[in-house]
Amino acid sequence: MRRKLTLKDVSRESGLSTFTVSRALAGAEGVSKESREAVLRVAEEMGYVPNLAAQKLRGVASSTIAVITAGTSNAYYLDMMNGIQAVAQDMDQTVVLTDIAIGGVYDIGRERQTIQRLLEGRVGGVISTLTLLPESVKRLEDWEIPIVFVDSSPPEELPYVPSVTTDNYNASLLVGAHLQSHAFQDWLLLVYPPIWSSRKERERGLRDAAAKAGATIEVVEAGNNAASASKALRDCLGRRGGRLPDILIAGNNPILLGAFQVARERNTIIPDNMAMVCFDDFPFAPYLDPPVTVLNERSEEIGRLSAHMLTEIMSAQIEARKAGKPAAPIYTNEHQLQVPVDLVVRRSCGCPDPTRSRS
Amino acid sequence: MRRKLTLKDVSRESGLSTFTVSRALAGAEGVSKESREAVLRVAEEMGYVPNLAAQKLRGVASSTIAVITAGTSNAYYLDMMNGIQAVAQDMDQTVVLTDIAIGGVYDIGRERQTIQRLLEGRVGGVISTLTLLPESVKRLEDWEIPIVFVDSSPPEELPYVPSVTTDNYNASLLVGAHLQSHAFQDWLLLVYPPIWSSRKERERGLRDAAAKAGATIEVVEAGNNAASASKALRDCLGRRGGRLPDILIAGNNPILLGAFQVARERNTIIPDNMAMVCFDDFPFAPYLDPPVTVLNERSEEIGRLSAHMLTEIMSAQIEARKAGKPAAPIYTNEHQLQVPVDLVVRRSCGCPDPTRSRS
DNA sequence: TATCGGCTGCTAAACGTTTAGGATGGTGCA
DNA sequence: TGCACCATCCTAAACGTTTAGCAGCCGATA
Repeated sequence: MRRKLTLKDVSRESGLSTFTVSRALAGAEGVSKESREAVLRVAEEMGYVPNLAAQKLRGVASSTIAVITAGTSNAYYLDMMNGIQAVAQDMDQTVVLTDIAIGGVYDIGRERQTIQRLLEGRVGGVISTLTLLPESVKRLEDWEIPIVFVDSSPPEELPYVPSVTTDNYNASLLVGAHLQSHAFQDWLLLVYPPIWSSRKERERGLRDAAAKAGATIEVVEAGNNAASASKALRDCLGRRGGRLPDILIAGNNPILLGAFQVARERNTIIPDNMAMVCFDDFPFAPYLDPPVTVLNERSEEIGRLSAHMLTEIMSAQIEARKAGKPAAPIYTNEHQLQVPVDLVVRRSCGCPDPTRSRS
Repeated sequence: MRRKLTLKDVSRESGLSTFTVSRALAGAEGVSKESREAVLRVAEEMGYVPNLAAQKLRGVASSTIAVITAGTSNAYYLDMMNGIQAVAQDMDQTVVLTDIAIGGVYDIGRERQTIQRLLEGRVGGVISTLTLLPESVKRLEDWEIPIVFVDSSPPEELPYVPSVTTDNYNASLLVGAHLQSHAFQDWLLLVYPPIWSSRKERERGLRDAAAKAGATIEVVEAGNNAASASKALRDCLGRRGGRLPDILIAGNNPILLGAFQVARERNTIIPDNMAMVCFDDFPFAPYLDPPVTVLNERSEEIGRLSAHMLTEIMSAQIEARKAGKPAAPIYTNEHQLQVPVDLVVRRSCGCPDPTRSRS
């Protein structure tokens, strides 16, 4: 391997001081055009690659943002990540991906450990896809590292912390109204645990909607994955003596999958024997049997918005630091974003499919 | 913010030298039990957090591995990432995720830039989901950074570079044989570009299989996403005067989606008017209309295997470095892994669905 | 000519770790 | 007692950058 080159090597080779080389490479001022060009040429020729660790140590602002997830195999994360990546690229930020689940289930020890890791790495900012412990958020605050929650809310004790969420309450009201129009009386919500805080709003909205519709609603909690969902549903139907609800509302995608599994086992015909709707649209939803009615959460947009918000906070912070100001991240109430949701009606709720004439 | 604490602070507070503190925190020897405990206690009390940048600068082995993707919204990446994450966690490695696509399509400039970034960050190892430029791989070699390709092969010029792939050629033979049993004569392969090198083996296998079956096969290339796939298919059917093939083979998931879109537009009934099979299983495949026959690539396993392989190479490297040996990564022929694939027969190929009696 | 200001570029210190090389004191042994 | 040896711990020098502080030079001005 050719020896690793340092600034000093470029300095020696170009006959200019490390100061000049550093400024030239950084594109900063205080260097004449000729010197700059000379430096760039020499650096290029020698194959010099700067050392980020040294820069960081010296106090250059961190350019990595961490995304915290908890291991669900939910397709909508893909879109969200795409959104985040897209703006991270534009902003010249590196994305580190962390998973605070062990074997697919959230683990509190893993959360602590992960936060510790991120502090050690002095990340520039954090995006979390689920509500974290207050303790975790406070540690980040201590270190002046901004965080934004995406598709989840901050811990209740710290309501001022930024978040980008879908308007889950109104979304639920929206489904609720639609279910009312079908005159369903017996609703069943099959849903993931409340660490993913969207759960709470979704449940609340549906309960209110059910009350308004004069319907009953049963809420069944499962783990955030298909296997757990199908088990929970099987148990629930067992308790009900096999009586199907009029409508099954799946809290998200993996849970819908679990429900489909159970439906197939029992040869349940959807929507004739039991209708279904689901939170979060996904690419294959229109092609399922039957096509499923869905609340379309704009996950890519949410991802983009959150990354955008985060990088803005980070930039403001860097400006402040330059000006010698205190550099804690500044959160305003513009940092609480809600994006609306639309109901995409397909056949699983009992409506005729608008996009296809059934053979 | 409470002032940032350094080793020196812990040293002062505990009355022990930085040497001792460092060794104690690292769990290394040369420190008495009492000193160690004292150090740990004080560090804990003060809320000391080590600075990774400083460690790295000093030459501590990097503990981050980078995953390179090119922005496709393909659900199977999720599982692969889960596999990678799982072993990364075990090995105490941080995962950084990079996307060398711009707006969803591969970009060569972005590839170069990304490699540069990774070098600057002195990552410990790289996993790539697509074939990179020889130039990129060579740069990593220069810097003694190991790389393993997953679900893709190394550039042809560098065949010794590790990879974990599915046995795509035999997989294609497998589908081919099944298609032959259906006596399909007119095959159409709709497929993504060859940067994702699995494309080549898949195509080769199918061509061989078609020849053997005495069938004709047309290969249509699309971009690696649904929109592009449906456009390509529409164009192709146009060229064919609307004549459908007996069987459409979708190169992967997003492409299958594109095909479904076209089928719906034209009211094509699958498998009656045209049969379909697809590479890569996905959770909802059994519940589509019709359930789709699929080659089940074990993406989670592939992810795990690749991460495992990479971390092993990295460990060997660290050992070597400790022993004062040259520390270039060592690649053997055990680092070329192929995992088998199974054919999951459902209804879209024209078979009766084994798991469901059609109403 | 003397003075001044504006560029440009230098030297050297600092960032927070790890570790080579050495000092210290205690123990075992002859 | 004197000596060798060991475990423990210390001092100080790196690692590769950035940047405060200063110095030299040039041309403009009085």
